[in-house]
Amino acid sequence: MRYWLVKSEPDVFNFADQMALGPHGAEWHGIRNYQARNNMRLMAVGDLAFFYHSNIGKEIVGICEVVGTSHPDSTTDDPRWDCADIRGIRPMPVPVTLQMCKTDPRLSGMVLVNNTRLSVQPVAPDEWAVICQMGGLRE
DNA sequence: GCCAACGTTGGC
DNA sequence: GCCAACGTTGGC
Repeated sequence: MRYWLVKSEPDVFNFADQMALGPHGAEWHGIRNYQARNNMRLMAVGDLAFFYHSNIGKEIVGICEVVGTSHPDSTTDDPRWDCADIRGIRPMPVPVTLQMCKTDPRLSGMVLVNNTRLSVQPVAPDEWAVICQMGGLRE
């Protein structure tokens, strides 16, 4: 069981859009970066992921669950690109901002803080717990 | 809108 | 295989 963080620009696809897809979710398509793709290939059903709004908001706004493992990206014929399937689970009671993550010394090693450009990234279990707490969730 | 930090492409 | 040029992401 792993933890992840996925980024989306909320004016293109936000967490409400993700929740609106329902319990079966949808593929997390459009990823054209090897590192991000490799992370998606590691996703297992039942893994959890934070949903992060990049550019606008710059905050973790919800929690998702992996419901399907890696398969070819339906939005391209290029065989290099795969994606996993994801559904929305619940919004964060309190969005956790990038600023909060940068400020908290317990999160100083987070990929979100140190590698701004990676759009699908792993989250360490202790980081997951800290952010859930900050976001008003008991986890 | 700018630009830093990366990633990718393609010539050699 | 190196590296310059270019493209993209995403914070500010």
